Amino acid sequence: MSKCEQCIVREFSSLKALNKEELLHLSDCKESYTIKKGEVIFEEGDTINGIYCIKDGVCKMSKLSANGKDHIVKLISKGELLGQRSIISDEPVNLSAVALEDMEVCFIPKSEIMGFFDKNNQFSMNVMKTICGDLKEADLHSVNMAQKTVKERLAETLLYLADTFGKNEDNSLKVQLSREELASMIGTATESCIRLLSDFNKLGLIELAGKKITLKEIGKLKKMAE
Amino acid sequence: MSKCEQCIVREFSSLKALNKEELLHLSDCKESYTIKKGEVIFEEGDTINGIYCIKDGVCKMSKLSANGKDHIVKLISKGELLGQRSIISDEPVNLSAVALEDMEVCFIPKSEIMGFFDKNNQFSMNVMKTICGDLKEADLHSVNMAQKTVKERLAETLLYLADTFGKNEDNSLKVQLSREELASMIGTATESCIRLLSDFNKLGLIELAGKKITLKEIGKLKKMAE
DNA sequence: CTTAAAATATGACATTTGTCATAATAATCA
DNA sequence: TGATTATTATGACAAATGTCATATTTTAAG
Repeated sequence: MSKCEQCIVREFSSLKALNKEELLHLSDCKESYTIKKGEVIFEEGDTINGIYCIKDGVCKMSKLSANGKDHIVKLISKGELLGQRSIISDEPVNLSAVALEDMEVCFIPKSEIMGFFDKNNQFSMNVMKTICGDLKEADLHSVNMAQKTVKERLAETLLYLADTFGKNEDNSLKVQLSREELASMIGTATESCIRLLSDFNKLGLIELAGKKITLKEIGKLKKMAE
Repeated sequence: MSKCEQCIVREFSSLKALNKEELLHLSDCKESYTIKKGEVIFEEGDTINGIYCIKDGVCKMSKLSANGKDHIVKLISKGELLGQRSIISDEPVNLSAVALEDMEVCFIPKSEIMGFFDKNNQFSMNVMKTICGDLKEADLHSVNMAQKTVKERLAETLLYLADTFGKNEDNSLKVQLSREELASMIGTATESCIRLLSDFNKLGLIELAGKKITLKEIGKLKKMAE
């Protein structure tokens, strides 16, 4: 079993507040998992008994809407914690988590987390700050959904993907989303998404090669996203 | 100066975790304000040095979008705290707060709040739970914005207003929003909102009398909101 | 009470977006 | 490899929504 004390990823999350003793204890009670692309970590409505620390890989957090369509609310990657809201609220999770690529995660039992909340004030503050950041993001997100056009949202999302998850050596976006997934992120029909990508391609803003998307005109895309 | 110990509103917020001593101290350092309808409590980007406890009245929390339109993200009323996110993140507020009716609020300085975080674990947990609830709401909200039609969002919003803020003796909605404000809540053009209200009226789902809106067919509205 | 200004309402039309059909391409598996 | 399936792409059209113009009503100001 790997040691949390030596895990670099820890430094990027609220867990950075833990001291040596706490980390040793954590190493003993956490469990490591490998999750294959496409596998479900948990589903909307599930009761989870701890949180997941993402060591590697990206997953999508989605919610089923009333019309039966899946909507991707956000993407989560290396260094982030999954399921905090559910544990704190003591409620089932409200979003599903599905791996977009092969992942490495550690599961930390709820009891352990609650112990940290009790004894480590800095940890609590870190978690609070993270959730506050999420809330700010979420509010901004709903304003964008409500006020921006599909085209603007697509441009914005492409830029977000490049900024947050980076690019391959050939400059194409690292996270590979299907057109359907991309559409479900920006909140539109798959066909509309495909059509707009084609338009962007024809305008020279992006380059399409199979599933690969390369941003060519960042400046113009930024202008387009307003 | 009124005493926090005797303030009923306190019981509905995270402040319910405070003990007698803390409440006495709070009474001494808080400030009470009256805010008239239409007045601004704070504006997006402002740095606030504490949080507001809403004793009475309702305010709208809005955000200016890139196209210059104001989008109302949520309404806040009696018993809720305003500005927690900003204080915890140590950032300017990301939403503006404007009174929809005459309000009574108390301002609690940041230093006082930080002290509670330090010494009162239950208070911290309460705040965390509240913010987690807000986050869940916000995620649901953006899915609705992305996936539901304007008609569905209008029906949903009317039901929300009735449920959350209640009705007058004549059964009309208690919070009075202008058509423009209602449109900015559901994320549509004012004319579209007016048109749909007219449609609902003609269908007998609601009744319009000036600014007053009365819900007549709750069941049908629920079905419409999906 | 009268007048000016603001809010609400409605029509006409343009634009955006969704839906269904179908073709082309890519991925998967026997 | 060839066949099968899933994904991506595009056209044609319908439906939803936004925009602009203009009434009509309500509210506020003098």
